[in-house]
Amino acid sequence: MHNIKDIRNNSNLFKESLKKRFIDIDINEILKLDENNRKLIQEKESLESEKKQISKSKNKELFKKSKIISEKIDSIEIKQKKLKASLDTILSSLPNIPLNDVPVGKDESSNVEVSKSGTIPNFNFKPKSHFELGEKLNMLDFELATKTTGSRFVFVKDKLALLERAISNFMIEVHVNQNGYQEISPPLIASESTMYGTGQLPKFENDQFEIKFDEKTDRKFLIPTAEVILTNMGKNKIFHQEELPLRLVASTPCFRKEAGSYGKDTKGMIRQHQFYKVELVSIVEQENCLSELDRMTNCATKILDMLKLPYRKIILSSGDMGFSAEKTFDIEVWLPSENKYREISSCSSCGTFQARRMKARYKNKNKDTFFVGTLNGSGLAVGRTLIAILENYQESDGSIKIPDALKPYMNNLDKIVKK
RNA sequence: GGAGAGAUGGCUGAGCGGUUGAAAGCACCGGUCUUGAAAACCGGCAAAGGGGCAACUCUUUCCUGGGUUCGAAUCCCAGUCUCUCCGCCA
Repeated sequence: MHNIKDIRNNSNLFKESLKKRFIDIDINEILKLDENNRKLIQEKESLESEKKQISKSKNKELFKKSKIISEKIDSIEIKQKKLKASLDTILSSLPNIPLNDVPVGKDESSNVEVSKSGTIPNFNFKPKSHFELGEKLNMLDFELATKTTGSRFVFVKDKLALLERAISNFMIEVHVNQNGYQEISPPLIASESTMYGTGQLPKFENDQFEIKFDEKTDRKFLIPTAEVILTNMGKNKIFHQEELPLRLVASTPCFRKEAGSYGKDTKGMIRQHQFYKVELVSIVEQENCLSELDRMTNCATKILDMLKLPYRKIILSSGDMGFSAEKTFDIEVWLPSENKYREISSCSSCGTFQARRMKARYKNKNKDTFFVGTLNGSGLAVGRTLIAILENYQESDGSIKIPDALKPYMNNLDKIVKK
């Protein structure tokens, strides 16, 4: 959520900045709503002040007048609330503004490669796709999932299920023991206001799985990423400065409708309605967002280094970034079957954008309150890591070597072979 | 599913129609004392929004939404959430 005061003071800059996101706003409409809103507030407050005086005076002669004032206040308040609501509706669906070093561009074609790491494997045979490998091993079963559930789901079986669990455990261990994150096992369902806090609502409702709960309670949603629930741990909270930075890690299933990606990655488990992801979240003092973003990105790439998977780091263009982000690094892992890099992690700084929505703040020593900065990143997507291992560690007979780093998590198994 | 109890500032917790934005304690900040620290003592310390260059000032907020009243944290109604006990259950 943007600060209306900032918009008021720098309306042109605000309008121009949003153009980087290819959004053209009617700034005059916003300013007009804001102005009228404040006018009504002033009217209301002066009446309230008058009413308060009367009530304090306990002068019976004036009581009648007070009653009339109350009616006026009510009618102004109705107008004012309506106005404020339409202003909020507009503001809450505007994305965060990209930082200055973010490349401007409409989509992923404008993303810029920052660095490359690892060696791309050289096969003396034609490398197979992860789904070929998995199906040949009888350890990935897409048809079975179609039968029980529907498309874009998968059964992972036997040693691949073990591998999936090992990946998750390995990543968490590294983030907890080496990177200073605190492990969390959170709820996988979030309330409407929680979804609003991180920016999934109101604009992206179509991407979310809503749960049919008790009619009476708040709307509930399956989390599309642990970012939602971890970041919202700071919702409506005022942190002590010493509590920051707060670094959290969770391995959770994520649920996404993937509306609008029909026909994209239909084969295999690249794009599923349900997948595991190890998520990193940092809550920091605002001025530390950028250093924390670098730190977080390094925590993610460290996993790939340890797994000896080749990857590259890119900075997302303004048009490709998520709604709440001000700057995003994607990490892409090499997939031999596609002969290209594919996203395996996305690390974003959201500045105070989410904090404003959530009302997540901290107090410094002078008792000043500030909004916190929030960051999130995958460390890493477990399903896609599984894919990357299958493809990069495959052998000509279709068996899969186990990366050294994972062996301790797999009873020292060193190869997955067909039974 | 049945029966109760509750929701107040960063935290704990009083208040149950008017000088209560809210006692007290903790935490935190400043000061006195001390070589330094601790202890003790003194003082300060909510958030959001509006107006003002500023000093400052006004309004709102005691779970949420309605109602009663000149006036509500306090009374009434509805809702949400939390806790305890019983039942059921991973």
